Amino acid sequence: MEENNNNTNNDFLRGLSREERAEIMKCGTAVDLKRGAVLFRQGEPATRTFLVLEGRLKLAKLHEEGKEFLVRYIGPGELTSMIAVLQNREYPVTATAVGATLVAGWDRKRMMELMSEYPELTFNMLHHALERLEELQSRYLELHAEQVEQRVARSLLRIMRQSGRKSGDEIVIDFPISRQELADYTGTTLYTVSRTLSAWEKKGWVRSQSGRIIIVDPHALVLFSEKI
Amino acid sequence: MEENNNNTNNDFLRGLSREERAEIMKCGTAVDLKRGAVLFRQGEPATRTFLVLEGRLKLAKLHEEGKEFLVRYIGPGELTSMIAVLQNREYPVTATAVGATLVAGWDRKRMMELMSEYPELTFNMLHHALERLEELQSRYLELHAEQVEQRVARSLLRIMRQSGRKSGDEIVIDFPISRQELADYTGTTLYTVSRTLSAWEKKGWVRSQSGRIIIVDPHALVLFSEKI
DNA sequence: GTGAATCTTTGCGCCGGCGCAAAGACAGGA
DNA sequence: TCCTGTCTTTGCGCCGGCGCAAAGATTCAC
Repeated sequence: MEENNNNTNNDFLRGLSREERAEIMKCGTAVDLKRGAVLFRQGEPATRTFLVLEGRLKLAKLHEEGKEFLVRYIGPGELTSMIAVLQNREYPVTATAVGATLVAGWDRKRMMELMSEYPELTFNMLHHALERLEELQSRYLELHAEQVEQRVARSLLRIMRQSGRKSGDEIVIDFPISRQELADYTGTTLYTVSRTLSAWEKKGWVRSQSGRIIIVDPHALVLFSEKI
Repeated sequence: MEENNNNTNNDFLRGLSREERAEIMKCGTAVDLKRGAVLFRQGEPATRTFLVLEGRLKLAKLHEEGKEFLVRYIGPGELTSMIAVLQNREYPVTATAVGATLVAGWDRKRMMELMSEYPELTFNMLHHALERLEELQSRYLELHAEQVEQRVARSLLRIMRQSGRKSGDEIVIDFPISRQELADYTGTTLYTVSRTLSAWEKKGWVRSQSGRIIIVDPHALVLFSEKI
């Protein structure tokens, strides 16, 4: 199947020697976040770029009056708020710690210096940005072209690939996601997600356990998500 | 109002001297496209990155069986298919010339050399990719949170800002966009777009003329697109 | 200028999925 | 242990907007 959790520290720092990595990390400020803590909020002036070291951040974008779009979950080795480096702008999303999370932050000036000293950094950032762009384009297309249930399946699979952990035959998404969050990720409502997961639970495709979602039959889900 | 057509050659080559620009351009291959010609097709192996010099490209992503997502129109100074540089992948979209269009192309190897010789290039590409990411995130959110008519308004305004030309009090989108294309851009159907534009035409907000859309009252459209 | 091909408009019926409401399940605190 | 707050499930009704169909408008080739 897919590789799980293999973003181990090589996204942003790929291609750099151990010494260079140490040098870069030394310039950063560590930030420790408790479960649910907000690292930055959409609309605040963007001053720092962050790298996740341990744990997981949830990036979400708000719409006027309520609705929310869950952009993605990011884990160790992934960078967020690159926009802060390039121009004086506002954070485009809100970043919340899913569990206890450790991040490193660099301010604009420092990051600019690092980027000109280590061109690999810029390159890695570009690489990452392009991957995300591709993913978002696909999600946009799916949002318009596919039925909700199919999209819920794709969402679960995406999250599973990024943050799944094998446990016997099953795959556990080992942080709690509420129905509401899955709905915000998929672009639907918590009611629809609930109904969908209930149906799949009856079919034996997934299981819920203490707030965590367990994918019992990934293959069935993949087939379902790709059926035309 | 917004600036129109001011992407004049400074997106990708920003921060470089006239000589450096000339040097970079010399390495590229010019490609001349007639109206409707396809520069590259989604799914083909991505070998070259292109810069639009004159005219306009339409970037669209296909879904199995019919549906299409019009990602964006790009004009002079804008780069497409950066993905080709970074990894051996497939083109994620299809690029079609809207009118007669002139582009410059660089292959992977050449572009890599240029990027390490002129770090500004990588930086400019990153900048551009991040802007597009932000825009797409907003569009995704809108697609789920807003009513169709509102989204059609936003689409028209976006295209207007990127490719509008003032003509008296009105703003002309000076290349032909069909109802189908506007629907693909917005994430709806040509029927709905047609109905919506008809209604706005009666209100005197827009006008259609020989395949071109003319925005008569941009302010009304802006208000409508932002109403909660 | 005429005919063919393409694009646009509009009437009409239907349905996916949204969202209220109310009940049920679960977790955490004292 | 019970109580309180939060999350989840499910029944039910409603409606935005999709999509067929057919007519009308416009463009293009020759």
